[in-house]
Amino acid sequence: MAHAGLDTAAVVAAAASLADEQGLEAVTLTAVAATLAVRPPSLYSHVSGLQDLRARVAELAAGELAAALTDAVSGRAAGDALRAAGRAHRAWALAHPGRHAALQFPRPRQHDAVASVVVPMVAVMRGYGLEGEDAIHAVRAVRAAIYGFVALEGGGGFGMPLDPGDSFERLLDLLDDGLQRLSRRS
Amino acid sequence: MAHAGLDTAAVVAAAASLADEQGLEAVTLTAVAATLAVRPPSLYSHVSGLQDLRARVAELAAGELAAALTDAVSGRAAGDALRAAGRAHRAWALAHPGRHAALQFPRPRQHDAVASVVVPMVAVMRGYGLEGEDAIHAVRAVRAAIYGFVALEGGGGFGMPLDPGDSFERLLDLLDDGLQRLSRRS
DNA sequence: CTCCGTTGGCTAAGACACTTAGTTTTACAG
DNA sequence: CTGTAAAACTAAGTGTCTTAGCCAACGGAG
Repeated sequence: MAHAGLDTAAVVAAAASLADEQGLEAVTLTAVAATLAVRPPSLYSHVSGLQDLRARVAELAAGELAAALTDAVSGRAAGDALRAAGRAHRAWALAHPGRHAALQFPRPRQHDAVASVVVPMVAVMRGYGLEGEDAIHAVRAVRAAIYGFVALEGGGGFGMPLDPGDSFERLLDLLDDGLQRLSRRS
Repeated sequence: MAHAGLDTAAVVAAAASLADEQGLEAVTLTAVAATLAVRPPSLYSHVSGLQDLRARVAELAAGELAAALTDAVSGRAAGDALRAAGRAHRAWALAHPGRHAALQFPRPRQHDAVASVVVPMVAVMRGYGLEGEDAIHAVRAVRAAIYGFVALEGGGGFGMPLDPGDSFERLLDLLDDGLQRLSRRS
């Protein structure tokens, strides 16, 4: 039964799907191997081990998120771009909870992954007239707010029976207001 | 060597300290037992298992964070209170990275823990004249922003060589501006 | 002071996951 | 057709969580 047609991408994809469906904790070499109808040691032909697999899932997730953000931002500017990026991030996270959770674990060589997510956000700031250090500070604030919201929402951190979608739109309004004000000051 | 003087609180405290010092991944029953000079099965007299231990660490962490926020907010209002709460949250998280990471794992019976963190933040909103649903939406926005910032910072999510402390102060300014504007509208 | 029950520790052992080593089988190139 | 390398396998070692059952120490009742 050699050559079942596996490769690294297939293994990582299976792990990411498993994470979305059963939670990040369920991503074990045994479970992933079972998904692929293969014995656990066979995965070592494509991945160095569990740590490596998790790191690759995080990398995959960062790439997908970056693509979603880049797509959302293209053709828009300032407030439109900010809202589109925020909604795209939230929608992606709600659709892929396991992948989003995987982003939380920082791993070596993640520098490129972070950069790919930051690039479209810097472009958004350009629409507000923010450049250089101001843009970086602003990107950090916006990323923190959106990421934190999605993380709290996904983790059940909102106890009150109030639509998180409404809260999120208000958060975007608040960020837009704040960035407009910064824009006017500079 | 019976009766080594353990109890549930001591076990949870040891686990929390271990999480801060060596990361949340290092919190295993074996490691905690070693810290306490006890064999792993002995921990079952005080804790139902690993899941229970982690849940209790999260509960402890939420309580400590809530206490820090409550303390920071007392005697202040509006912008002062917001900034004090934000700085207290960030300082606590930087001092206790493992406990902060433990907050990310939602567990049953965490309702009270969430509530204890939310209460002081609702008090802050009162200082801005925000009540009811407006206050809840605002608390969600502020919690998300601060929590997200601390999580990204702690996870190495900021790649650029720019002081995170400055970024955080700007985030607090942005939130304060936004809440003031909401205040004026209502 | 002694005795006994409860408590909280222990050892032993099973189940499960990760990982390494070494083997076998398959696909493809020459 | 044959040989080689890739990719799967089985077997086995290690470490962790967890359960089961045992034993010692503390503390109150007589």
